[in-house]
Amino acid sequence: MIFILEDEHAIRELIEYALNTHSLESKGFATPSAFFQELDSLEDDCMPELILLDMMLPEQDGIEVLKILKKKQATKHIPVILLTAKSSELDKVYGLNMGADDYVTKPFGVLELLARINALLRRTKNLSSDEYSFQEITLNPKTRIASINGEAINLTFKEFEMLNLFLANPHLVFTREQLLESIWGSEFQTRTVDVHINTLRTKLGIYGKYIQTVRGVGYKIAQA
Amino acid sequence: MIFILEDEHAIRELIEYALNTHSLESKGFATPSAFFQELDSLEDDCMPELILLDMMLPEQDGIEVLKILKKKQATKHIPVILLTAKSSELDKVYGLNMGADDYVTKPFGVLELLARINALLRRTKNLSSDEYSFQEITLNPKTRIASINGEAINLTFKEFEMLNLFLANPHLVFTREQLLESIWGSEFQTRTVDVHINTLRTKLGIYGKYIQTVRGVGYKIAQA
DNA sequence: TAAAATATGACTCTAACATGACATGCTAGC
DNA sequence: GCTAGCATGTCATGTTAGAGTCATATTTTA
Repeated sequence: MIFILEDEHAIRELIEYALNTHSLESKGFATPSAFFQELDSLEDDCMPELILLDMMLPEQDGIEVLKILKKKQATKHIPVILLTAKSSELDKVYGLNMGADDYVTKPFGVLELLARINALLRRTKNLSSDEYSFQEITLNPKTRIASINGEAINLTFKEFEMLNLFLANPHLVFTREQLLESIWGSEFQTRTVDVHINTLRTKLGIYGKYIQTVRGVGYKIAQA
Repeated sequence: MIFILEDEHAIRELIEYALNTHSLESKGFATPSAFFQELDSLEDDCMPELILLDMMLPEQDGIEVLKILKKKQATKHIPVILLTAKSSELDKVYGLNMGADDYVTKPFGVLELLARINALLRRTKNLSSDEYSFQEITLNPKTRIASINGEAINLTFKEFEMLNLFLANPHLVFTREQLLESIWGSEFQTRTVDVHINTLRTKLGIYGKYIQTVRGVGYKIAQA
């Protein structure tokens, strides 16, 4: 499913038509509010695979929409292609810095757009089938299998998510608050994190040593 | 600049081509000796940003090359991606143990390789983005690692915060009151600062001399 | 309904810290 | 260049706050 946020009716219809005739499901939105309403109502595993985002929107700037998308855990990994007016070269650069994956300048050919979409889908599909690894620990978010030296280990949801976060950001220190926010979502007691860190360490056996306590700050994964 | 150590001519060329067309500068080497010769001739600040290392090499095993890279001060921090044959699971595990950051199994898609390279570059760039340094001292707030000449030193929370403040504002003098306010938060005895300054000096060894007392005022970091 | 996963508070342990006392060093004024 | 007086360095000691751990309560899943 591809989401299209584009206020101009004609262009939106054109894109939808083009995608549908190339067996890509799509859904168009004219306003950021409608767009976010739909996004928020979706389950995590029904999120769109790709978003086409117009930079010139009524209510809200496209950049703003992009910022919000990249901030939310549920949407931050969805690839985004920007649709920019030809003139605003600056928008492009800025948008790509904000975490967009590609851009197409208006007016664009339908074929070019399709090519870009397919290329990006292929790229992200490849990337997301990736495993993370740190030392003898590997983890595959797609299959949700974590293993040590190729030997699979059983992790619960929270343990897996924590390890995932650590492996995706090796050496980076996370505070308890950050961990709570990105894995638990809402506010819990910070002590909860400690307990899960320790069950994770235990399950990692001697490699639990890689999960390091940074006293006064939080935890990170790093060489022992 | 990305260095590629790969003996098979065809693969080396392929990678070089792929990188160059994606605006990544690269340089290929067929043998460890040529590779190291080039590395040794480079200034410290011209080191490659990333190394692609084949595990099956003529002269020397890829593992050996990796060991040497990780032993040398000048090269130990350069991220390494291993190129391994599909079969040799052992190499992979062993290589990751030796400090490689990622691996790609042959035969690999160019897009996958590019994605891995970009992901790793992004990660390392992100980590080092707000790293501070003063002379031979460096400090990274994101990993909370402080090091002297690349050698990590163990700092406690308060010590780290003080060094952070100094490095972020070299030559600037801080009064004890300012240090207390910005690191301790609430009111404490100013004598407390002195003690922490001295534990910090001690941990910095001979480089403790950079933390200078400004009599009647406070402390600063500056050339001895 | 049983079992697994999760959340939480109570308790322990200890590294990190704060502090006072004392030693040492610096400098202004003679 | 001497010395009083103050600023800084250092040490020993008691304290504290942060992290680990366990038992138990609660929620979710099979």
